[in-house]
Amino acid sequence: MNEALSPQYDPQAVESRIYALWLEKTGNFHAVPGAAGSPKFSMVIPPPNVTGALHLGHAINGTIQDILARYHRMKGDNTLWIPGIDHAGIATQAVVERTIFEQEKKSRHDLGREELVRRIWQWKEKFGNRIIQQLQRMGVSCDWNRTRFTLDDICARAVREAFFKLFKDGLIFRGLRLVNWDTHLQTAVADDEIYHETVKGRLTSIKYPLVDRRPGEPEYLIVATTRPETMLGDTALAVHPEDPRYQKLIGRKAQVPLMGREIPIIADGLLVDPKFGTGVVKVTPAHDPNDYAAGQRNHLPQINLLTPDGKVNGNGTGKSGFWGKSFDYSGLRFASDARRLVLEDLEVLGLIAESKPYEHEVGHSDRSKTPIEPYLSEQWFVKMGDVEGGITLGDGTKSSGLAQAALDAVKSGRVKIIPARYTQGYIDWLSQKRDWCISRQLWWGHRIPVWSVSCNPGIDFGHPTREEATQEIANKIVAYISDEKHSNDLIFRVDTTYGLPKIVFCCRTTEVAEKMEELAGYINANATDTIHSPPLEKESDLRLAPKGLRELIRNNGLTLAIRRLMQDPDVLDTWFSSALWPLSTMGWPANGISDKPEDQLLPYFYPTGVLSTAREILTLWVARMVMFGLYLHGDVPFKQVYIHAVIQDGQGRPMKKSLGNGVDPVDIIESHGADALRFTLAGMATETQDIRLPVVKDKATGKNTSPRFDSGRNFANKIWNAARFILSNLDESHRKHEISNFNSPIIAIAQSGKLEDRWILSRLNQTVRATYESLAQFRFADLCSTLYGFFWNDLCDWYLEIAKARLQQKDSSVPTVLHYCLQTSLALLHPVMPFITEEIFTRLAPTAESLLLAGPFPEYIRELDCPRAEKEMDLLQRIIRAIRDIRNQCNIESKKILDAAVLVSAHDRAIVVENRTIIETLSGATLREIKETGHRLSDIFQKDTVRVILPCLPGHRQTDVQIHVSGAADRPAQIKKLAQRRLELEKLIAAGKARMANDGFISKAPPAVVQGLREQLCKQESELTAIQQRLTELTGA
RNA sequence: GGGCGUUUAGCUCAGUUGGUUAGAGCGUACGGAUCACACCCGUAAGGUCGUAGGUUCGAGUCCUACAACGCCCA
Repeated sequence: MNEALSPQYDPQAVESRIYALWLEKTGNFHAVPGAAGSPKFSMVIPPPNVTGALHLGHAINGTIQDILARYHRMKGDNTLWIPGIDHAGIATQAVVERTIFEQEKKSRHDLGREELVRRIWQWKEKFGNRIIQQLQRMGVSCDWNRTRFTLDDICARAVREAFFKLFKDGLIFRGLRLVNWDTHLQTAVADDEIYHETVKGRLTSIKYPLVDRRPGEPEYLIVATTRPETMLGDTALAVHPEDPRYQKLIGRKAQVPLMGREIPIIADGLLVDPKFGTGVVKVTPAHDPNDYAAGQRNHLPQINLLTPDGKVNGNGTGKSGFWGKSFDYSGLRFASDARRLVLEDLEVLGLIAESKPYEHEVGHSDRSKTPIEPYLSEQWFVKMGDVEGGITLGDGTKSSGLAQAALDAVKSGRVKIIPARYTQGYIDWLSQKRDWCISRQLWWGHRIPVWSVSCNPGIDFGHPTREEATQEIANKIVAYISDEKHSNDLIFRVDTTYGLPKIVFCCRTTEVAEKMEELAGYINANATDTIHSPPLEKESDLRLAPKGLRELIRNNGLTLAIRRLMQDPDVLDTWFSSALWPLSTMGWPANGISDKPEDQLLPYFYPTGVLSTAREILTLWVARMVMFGLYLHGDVPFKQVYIHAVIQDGQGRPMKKSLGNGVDPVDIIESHGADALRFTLAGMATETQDIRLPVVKDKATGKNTSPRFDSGRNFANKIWNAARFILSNLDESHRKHEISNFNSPIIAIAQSGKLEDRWILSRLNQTVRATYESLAQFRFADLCSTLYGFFWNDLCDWYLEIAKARLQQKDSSVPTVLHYCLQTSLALLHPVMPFITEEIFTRLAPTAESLLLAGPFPEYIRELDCPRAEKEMDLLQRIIRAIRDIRNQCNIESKKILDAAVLVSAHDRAIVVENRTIIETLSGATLREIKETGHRLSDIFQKDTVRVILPCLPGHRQTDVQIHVSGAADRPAQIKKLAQRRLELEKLIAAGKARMANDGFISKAPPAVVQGLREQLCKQESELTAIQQRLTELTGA
């Protein structure tokens, strides 16, 4: 057996073979619904982006989830872990666009929508598969048969259904809002897709002429700005309402230079800081978020100056009233060329009061790295706030609004966030109930399932209003499109917010969407792009329209001017589909991903048990999943949310491509093995929010790595070698035992075996209990250090070393204990280090079919606990260490057998006598004398002796260890050490006495504490006496 | 500006409701080819727990202020 295992663990030789074995034996970790109420555990993976490879954040999260999945599976829970990948709208489109531009010098407009989307799908195929391979190399046990992609048909079905229901319930609306606009990618981007950079700019003070100036008033108001070009869109100047300098000017007017427009001077206490600059600010509601809010408060007009590609539009033209000169900035790049020209023109007009260098923060798009422009545009929103009459959740209960439902779930503890301190952030963010902008001007994503058409119906057929006539047309179109099967799959709203009435249709299914598209084809063949097109009334105009629609129009005597019937060009925010992830992966709105019974996931596996994720998406993703889970399906998507720490480099910086400080998990798997990666990462998973991982460049490979991973690799090697040793000492009959069959012989040993047997079984049993506790509390670092400590220190350093001698004497209980310890350790370690444990288990498995992965998970067995053995063993260890210390201290060669003597209490003497072999074997000494404290040792120990007095720790009696070392005793060193300890003890005793003298302590502290201190003090004093005596011997002799 | 977090050995981190002398791994020093493992074994050194106050019989732990760093939100 021994020959078959190499002395060094080789992960490369094991991992792919073991993973293939698991896939084969478990059907790709396949889980199917069981009987209602049977124990189960489910999770969904936070889907990684298709943009690139996995990083350490994915690795730590994958490790954590796999630990949970494997633990639950071994414990006997029906365990489903659904994997998948996120299409990551803007991130992926930006990466692909950039790649295409670099390689072919083509923009997305050169390619066209269809071609670009095709190219992104190609990218997805390539990188999506790579991500899955990377996850598999980490050893994760996802049900690969159920892998989802946020853009696949099952997810698309959920997206359409969710959108439809929100639309129907009036929770989706369209509005004009100031958004963060990426002028390069020409799309709105979310706040979290923006980073801020300090930019060296200038702060320019501009003079705004005061209109109808009265005597004594200034000619100009001076306003400082970093963005002078936005003045073209100013619609007010604002001052603080309590600023005495400008009290009289509130309500008056000023003129916008260059534009000639007269704008009001308003008072706004929120916008204006009277201490900053001149105390007057310009208000440009269409180009600044703060000004936008001020504009809303003060009902100011919004003048948009920007074209989608970042140039000045037609509003950038004006005529200065004072000078009669016209200015035209349209067509210039807004933040650069227009700014330069505006400044030049102002300079010429003498309207610049001051210009000085100024550093300020400018938002940049994470995707295109270009500056963000606030931009006024039409977007779709989900209404997060409370709505009149409330909303009905999926289980029929009511809530005042979507955000409130998600708030209540966490406040009531229905969803628990771990660590708990993150709960407040979740609550604060949701409490704002800010509407969620869900449209993105992109081509990669779920197309918004809305078609709209503007109508200008004649109202000469009995409809009192144009709006009602529009309703009628809409009804007819719905009637035309909906057949019996899809009668509830198309709804509409008439929107009269802007210009002509607009019918907005929302389609629930692809079938209806296809019919809509077909109808659009007919209509658009006749309609023109302009809203003022002539009414579509002649029979010839309708010749291409389907018969039903022709009938519809003719029979109702409708005439209508119709603009193109168009699907909304925008796609949904990625988080919209992500928010559905726990539902869509299980097949919602159906009960499952297919009609087959084994695919009916939703009723059995929803809600999931735990979601493990990073803190930065607690709001963007987690909150929205909770909201949609409750609203759409009536239950929270998970009961617990575990937030793992962020891995940073050695200097506390985030790992970033641009910094070149990232570590690729696959590199670590190749250099150290997957188990080492997992063990190290899990070992770092404490409750802290950041983890520092010192990064170094591997000289051989040039790749980034970290010495931290060595401990995982070393531990794997330790496990491997301990297993090699144990296996070589087990015969066939032992190896074929089922783990459960151990219990009775093991309990017998625990009750009447030797000290070391009782001790290691007790330690193991404590380890089992600690494992359960750590896992229940998500304390993965604790879990690792407990397992490491037991296996390396207790089992290998002590028990194995003691066992070696007994094995040579053919002691029959030792192999039994060793086997039990190994097998139990392997099972405990399996969730963290699945490959090596499974590999070793193949040599222990009772049948060729058994897998460690399948469990059982070790159970705590009360009968194995033995506190007495733990205490006694501790005494032996302390004596052994003392002898080893003396050997080192005196530089005695390791092979030399020493002559030792111990002086111990009467109680401890029995233990030492009984276990003298252990002490002798592990310390390399012969115990010549074992006597009670106070007795005199024989003459040989009276000179040339090194003596160690063990510190009196709580729970221990005084122990004296003496070694006879002829001629080698280093007297000065001994004296120094003893004197040091004497000083220490004197301080301790003084402090202890001071406390005992304190009445407050005696009366207020718990009696047990007082008693404990008293005993401790007593022992310290006797230790001090022993040391004094020894010092006298040494110095006096 | 508001909120949250971190600060403990050279490094990375534990330290649970305040209680007897604050722990681990790595690194360092010294010794060791011992028949599972040198990715190893043995031993040791190394900490006024960020600073200053306060509460308490008793503070790494609770409170206040300050400092440095990080994250989130405006």
